[in-house]
Order: sequence, then C-alpha cells, then structure tokens
Amino acid sequence: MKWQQRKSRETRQKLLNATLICLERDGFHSFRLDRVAHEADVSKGALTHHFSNKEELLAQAIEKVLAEFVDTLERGVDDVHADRLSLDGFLDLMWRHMSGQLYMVTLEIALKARHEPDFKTLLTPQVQHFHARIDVIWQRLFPHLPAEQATNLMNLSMNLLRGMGTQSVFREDTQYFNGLLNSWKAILRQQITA
Amino acid sequence: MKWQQRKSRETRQKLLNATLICLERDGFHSFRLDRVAHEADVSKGALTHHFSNKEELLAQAIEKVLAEFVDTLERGVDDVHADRLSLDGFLDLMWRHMSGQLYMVTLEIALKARHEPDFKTLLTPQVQHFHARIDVIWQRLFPHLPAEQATNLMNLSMNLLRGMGTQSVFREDTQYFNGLLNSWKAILRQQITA
DNA sequence: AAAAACAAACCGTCAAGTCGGTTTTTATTG
DNA sequence: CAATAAAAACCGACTTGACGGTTTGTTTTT
Repeated sequence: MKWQQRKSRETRQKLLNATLICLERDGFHSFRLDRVAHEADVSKGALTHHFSNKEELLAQAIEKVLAEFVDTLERGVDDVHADRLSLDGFLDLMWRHMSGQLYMVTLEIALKARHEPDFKTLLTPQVQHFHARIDVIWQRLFPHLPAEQATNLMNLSMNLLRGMGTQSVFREDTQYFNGLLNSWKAILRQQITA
Repeated sequence: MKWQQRKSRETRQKLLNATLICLERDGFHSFRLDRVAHEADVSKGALTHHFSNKEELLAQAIEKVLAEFVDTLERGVDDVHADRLSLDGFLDLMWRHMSGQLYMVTLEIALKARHEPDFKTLLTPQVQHFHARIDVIWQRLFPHLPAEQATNLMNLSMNLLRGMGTQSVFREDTQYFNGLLNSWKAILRQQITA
C-alpha cells in the first residue's frame, strides 16, 4: 500500500499540471481530455481512472492554482515584514501572477461557472476561501491600518489587476501596464499615509 | 431594390441582437447557431444566408455592442458638460454597463480571441478604435487636466471596472460593488484636484 | 485472489456547415 | 406593359467529424 499510493499521486499531479497548461494554452472551449492526457504523458484510460469527468479535473486544478498563488503572497508578506521586499515589490509580485497562467485559468473557469450552476456551486466556497485568505494577507500587509480599510485597498487592487489581466489579451504592452501599476502604487501610498 | 434591402437589414439586426442575448446567457462555449436562429425567430437557413459562419456573426455583434457603449458614454459626457450629470453619475453609468451584457459578452469574445489568432487579428483594430474613442471621451471629461493624465485615469478606471465585472461572477453583492465604486470616486476626486 | 493502475477500442451525441430546393422580388427586354 | 430571366431571401434535411464517457481487457501490486 505504498508504491500504488505514490504512483497515484504522481499521476494525478501530472494530470493537474497538464490541465492548467492546456487550459491556459487552449482555453476552456478547446479544452480536450485527450490533449490533457497527451500533455501529461499518460493514456486517456489513466485519466478517466483518476478523474471521473472533466468537472472534477477542472475543479481540482483550480484549487491547486489558487492555493499556490496564496502561498506565494503569504511568503511575499513575510518578506515585506522582514524588509526583504518593498510594497512596490509586493504589488509587482501580484501583477506577475495576475498577468500569467493564474488569472487566465481562473477567467476561463469563471466564465464556465457563470453558465453552469452546479459547477458554480462547487467552486464558490473555494473562491470565497481564496478571497478570505488574501484579505488576511492584506491586513497583515498594513497592520497599522483599520482592517476595513486594508480590505478595501485589497479589493481595489485585486480588481484593478484583474482588469489589467483582461485587457492584456488585446494589448500586449509591458510598458503600458507597468505605467498603470506605478500610478496605482503612488495612489496606494497616498491612501495608506492619509 | 428597396424591399429586399430593408428586409435584409431587418433580419441581420434581429440576428445580431439574438447573438448578444445568446452569448450572454449561454457563454461562447455553449453558443449554438440554431439557438441564435430560434431566438431571432428566423430559420437556420436564413442565418447561414446572411452570415457565412460563426466568426462573422460574432465579430459584427461585438462591433455593435462596443459602438453602443461608446455612444452612451458620449451622451454621458455631454450631460456632464451640460450639468445634467455629475462625475459620480458618469462613473455609475459606466459601471451599469460594465456589469451588464456589454462586459460579459466582450469577455467571452476576448477569451475566444486569445486562442484564435485569426479572430484576434480581426478584432484588434475594433478594440483599439473603441479604446481610442473612450480616451477622447475622458479627455473631454477632464478638459482642464493634461491629456496624458486623463488617459491614465481612464485606464485605471476602466480596468478597475473590468475587474469588478469579473468578480461579480462569483460575488453577487451590489452593496459591496457600490462601496468599491464609491472608494474609487473619492480617489478620483483627489487625483483631479491634486 | 482481488484490487488498483493503466490501456485503448468503441459508441452515442451533437452541432457547424453544405446543399438542393422554394418563394418572392428585381431587372431586362421585346 | 407584360413576359421572363436572374437574383435574393429563406428553408430544413443531411453529412461529417469530433469528443466525452463507457466498457472491456491487461498488467502490476497488495
């Protein structure tokens, strides 16, 4: 009861990674189970053995990517506290993730959820938990501010970054986005000192 | 050469409206031509007669919805100039549209475009034109500010609203979004007086 | 021996686009 | 001003290919 356990976990992780790669590369509309299997270098039979359907695969993949993002931010705020990272650096860290695989994958999933109540019901607690953890992270980031204000700044920041992620589909222009991010950093500084 | 012209335009408009309805209701993944035809109350044959494929239909539908949004904003800024509308009211107007059909439809289309280079090439000029017009609108909104700053505030605002639109998939909470919008209005006021 | 991991053939469904039609309008011409 | 040719609007059956899930079979581990 050891070898099998390890092998199973290994295969499942390979499949979840492949799922994220395919989802970002192909989009949900063109997301194909056989391509996931191929990308993970396992057979389609193996995939169906470990995940009984598409939804299960997607839900677990999204859980993984959200958890990894929050972990990264948690380390980031630790670094800020330890003076290894500035506030600007923290925002850069967020943007680096929000302009990459994470956001596009969650966007694909969000749109799917919007039209499939069951899937949405499955994901909503996950998303809420995700946001709750980020909320805590921002309160740790601004310990001197009232929790309410920290939350508010977090929500503004997250939504700005979300919007930027969306716009980046049609406008690939690093300079432009860095400019926007810098403007926002300046505004944030004003807000926390005011 | 009169009756046919009118009938043709009529049917095409019905189909474009039906396309937007279906796209918002079903999402691109579940977007079906026969449902569009049914929604528009024409036959599938009529649809294929007027639009040779899905992409053509979608591209023209998106053109329509973007143009209507810009027209609304243009009227909005006229109203601001005529003191019939406050700056807050203008932002409310934007949010009303960005939280409705407009944004969800463009989001569906953006994700499709992301994975289909031809379709993206087809849409990019449209999107750029859209943004250029909004740019002008914001420069008219803040005639006393340097154009560059107006543009910058516009881009921040648009992206914040985009992000809020995205979040609204998982968080239906009018109060919360109104709160965010109010925070942003306050920040905007600071920025334009500073 | 039985259960897990994996493999792959197979099937049913489903929708986009094609195609051969019909009907109505418009253009042409004696 | 017919008569008629051509073109446009429209209809719906059919083809075709794709893909998710099922099922049956094989190998390896427990």
